[in-house]
Amino acid sequence: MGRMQTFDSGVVVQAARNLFWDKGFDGASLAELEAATGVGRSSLYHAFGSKRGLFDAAVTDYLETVIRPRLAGLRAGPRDSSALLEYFAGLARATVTQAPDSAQTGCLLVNCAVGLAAHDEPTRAVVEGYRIELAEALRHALENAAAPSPSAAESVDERVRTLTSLSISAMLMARVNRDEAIALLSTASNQIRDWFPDPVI
Amino acid sequence: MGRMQTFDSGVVVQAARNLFWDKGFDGASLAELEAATGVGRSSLYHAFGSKRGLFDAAVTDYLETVIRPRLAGLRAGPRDSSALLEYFAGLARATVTQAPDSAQTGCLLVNCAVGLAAHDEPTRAVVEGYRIELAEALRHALENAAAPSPSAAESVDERVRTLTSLSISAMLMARVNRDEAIALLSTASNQIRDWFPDPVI
DNA sequence: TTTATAGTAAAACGATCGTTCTAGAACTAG
DNA sequence: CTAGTTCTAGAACGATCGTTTTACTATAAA
Repeated sequence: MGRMQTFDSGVVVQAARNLFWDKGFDGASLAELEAATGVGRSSLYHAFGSKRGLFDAAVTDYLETVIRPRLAGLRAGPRDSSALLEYFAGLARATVTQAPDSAQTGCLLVNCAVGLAAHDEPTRAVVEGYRIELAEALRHALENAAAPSPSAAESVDERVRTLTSLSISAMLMARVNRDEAIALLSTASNQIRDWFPDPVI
Repeated sequence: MGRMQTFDSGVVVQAARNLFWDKGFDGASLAELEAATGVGRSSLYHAFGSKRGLFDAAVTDYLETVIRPRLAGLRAGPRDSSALLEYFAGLARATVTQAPDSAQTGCLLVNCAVGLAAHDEPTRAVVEGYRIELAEALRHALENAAAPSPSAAESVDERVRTLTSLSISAMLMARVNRDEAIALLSTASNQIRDWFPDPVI
């Protein structure tokens, strides 16, 4: 073989992800990525091929490290509305905890990937996949929380869309008006409590 | 005086706005702006000072030309839910009408201004102003449509946030999954019909 | 130890960015 | 007609971008 890598790919990807999260794909320059990761561009290119390759690795890490742990609670919770309430409470906690000038506010995909989605099909597919994953997890949790026959007035589809919408727009608002983002998340919680007035405590 | 301008500032701003709408601020280059407007960069700089100056003019035009005409219907409608229904129907019509590869999809502010909002306070203020304007128009229309005593189960605030959220996330989804964007808008309409089952036809 | 291979450092690359400079053309007020 | 001002065309500018090249270092297998 040859010389061994002197850096841990995992921590480098994580540092790059945090910079992309903050500045977006175009906004994060190679010089900044070198500074943020502590790794020279030669090594970055050797390991990831291109800036885009590093970005893709960062997005993959974001999905696995940030998104899916949150959705896991929706997929495997008790048979009541607590998983839904906990999901939105968790998002609100994360939003509150972030310093107002924190680098990682909102959602990486909402912040920057959406901007690329219009002219870059692979990125569009990633964002769409994220939406599907979120919607399916919410649907599962909703069906788990509902009485066997859902109220006829509103279908599960509609409820999924309402919660997906509140979740995504809260992430979008996190960088514009944090208090309003938190209010959106609490609106979701109130809506859930209104649909399922009998949560198991 | 001196030589007269050979172009109409209004149509130039409109052409620039359409390019920013499509490509975002960073994504639209001076060369592309020259091509889209048919005006040389000397003239653009003379008239608008900088790329950012042209962008600001484009955003102002967008608010006045695209956004406010839509909100006007919410502010002055009959005393029922028809203004709300028409607002979301109008958004859905616009979303359906746009060719899938149209340059002007979704909302200019959601598409690109949000990306700048994190690190540029004036842009953040513009986006926040838009949110406030939208929320207040929806609130006015909701109070116009409601029976004098709103149902205690859900406050007007919550309904405003739900509709704002559906409206914004539909604009965001327009570039990712057009069908889903339309579904979000129809969910808003269904919600309105559920709140106010007795619309005047 | 030798040899082949892989990783790192730093400079250099061409391209493109937004901006400015220079020169001249078009207009109005006097 | 002249003087003064404004607008425009186009080249040029320095900076920065992502990427590649060159030279060197460090390791693993032979």
